Amino acid sequence: MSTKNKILDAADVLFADKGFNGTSLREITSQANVNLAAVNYHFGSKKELIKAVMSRYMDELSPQLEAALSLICQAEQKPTLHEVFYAFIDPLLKLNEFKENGTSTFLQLLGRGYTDSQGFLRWFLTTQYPNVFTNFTKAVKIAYPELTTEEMFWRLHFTMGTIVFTMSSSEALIDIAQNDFDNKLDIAGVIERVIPYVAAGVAAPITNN
Amino acid sequence: MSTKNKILDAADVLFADKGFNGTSLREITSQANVNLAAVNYHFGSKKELIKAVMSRYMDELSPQLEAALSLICQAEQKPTLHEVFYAFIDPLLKLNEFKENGTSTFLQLLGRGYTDSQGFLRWFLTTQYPNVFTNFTKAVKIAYPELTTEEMFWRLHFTMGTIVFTMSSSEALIDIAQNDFDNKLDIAGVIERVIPYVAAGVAAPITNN
DNA sequence: CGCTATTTTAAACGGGTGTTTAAACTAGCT
DNA sequence: AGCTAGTTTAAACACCCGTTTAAAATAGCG
Repeated sequence: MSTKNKILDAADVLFADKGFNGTSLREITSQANVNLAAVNYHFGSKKELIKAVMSRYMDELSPQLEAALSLICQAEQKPTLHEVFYAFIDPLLKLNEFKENGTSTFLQLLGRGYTDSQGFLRWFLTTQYPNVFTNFTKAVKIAYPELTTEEMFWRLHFTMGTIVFTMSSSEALIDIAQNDFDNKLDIAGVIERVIPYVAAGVAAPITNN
Repeated sequence: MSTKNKILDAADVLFADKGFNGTSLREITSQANVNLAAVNYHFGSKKELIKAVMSRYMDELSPQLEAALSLICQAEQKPTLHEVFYAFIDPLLKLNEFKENGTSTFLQLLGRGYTDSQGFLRWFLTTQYPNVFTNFTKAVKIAYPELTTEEMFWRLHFTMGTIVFTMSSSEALIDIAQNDFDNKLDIAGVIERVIPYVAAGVAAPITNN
């Protein structure tokens, strides 16, 4: 395997686990069994490495998400919110074929990126992969037209928060759940449980206080 | 004002803004206009300072939350989920009287604590302030008895995630919202919007796939 | 093979980190 | 005033960080 890929593989596990700030290049390179300087040689800087780690997932995910969402939008039947959210599941779970534990690692990384590093990753994603966001809001708009744009803005960010936050601590939660309820559970099971929750949240009746 | 309080005041603003790992003791002490060594003299270590910052809020909040929740549980009328969640609002907003911007700062800190530092803050909160959690689940159990304990476990953690994550990035979101919808908004406004969302999520119908 | 271009390596750089030290200062009290 | 206990201070400590350097190793190719 190439040095570049060894670095990427080590980096995304460590980044997902301990955050971007919390992971040093020395941890990454020693985990990957490569020289410390290799990161700066192949990627230029730590920031560029972070982008590369995210891009590897996004380049795989983004076309599939766009396809799934545009399929929903073009169907003759108006989609339900459930359908819109379920459109995410297959592309997300396919990340597991692309890379071991790809789904949960990616979602954890997303969570890290939201809070670490003063939101530079959010800027990176929204500017480099804008179609995912616009297609998603378009689909929701069709499924629930009564929602004002502003109300939707907030509910989508709540949803983003729920997903991303849940996944970034999913390992700990799955551990607790398996202890307390001895119920075999994996990342797909967590997704199955979170979808009804966020769908109901987005579909919540509009209150005018 | 005492050195100890000057440190605490500077620390919680900086911690909320840039995370625990992202804030150095030198930033804190120069912001507070005290000597660097004062932190270790008064608190022992950075970790203990983090605990002290959180405790200042929790000691104020926890009794009020317990009172509000036990009031709900002992009412003759079965409470709705909405009521259970609204029980949080008053105590949370009272943090603003206790300290300027106390509400949003505290919620941001909570968000930081969930993701920073490998979950040591979650351990700290659940072991030092367990009543908040048990009273809350008790109240939800009364309001929505059909929910199995396991289902509730997940939905409460989803809720925790939504709230905490939203608040930890609330400043950025409020900025965006004010630009796009020129709608004056503050932290209380965000809370008003998130409550229907999480209440609907917890109240979501049970699916048996 | 011999040359070139790419990659890997060990070492150092400058700077930031949390923590500790020991001396200086400042109450408070007899 | 003189002593003591509590507090503040500047300096140093040992360590970790991301990045850079220049030499060594490797690969590809005529």
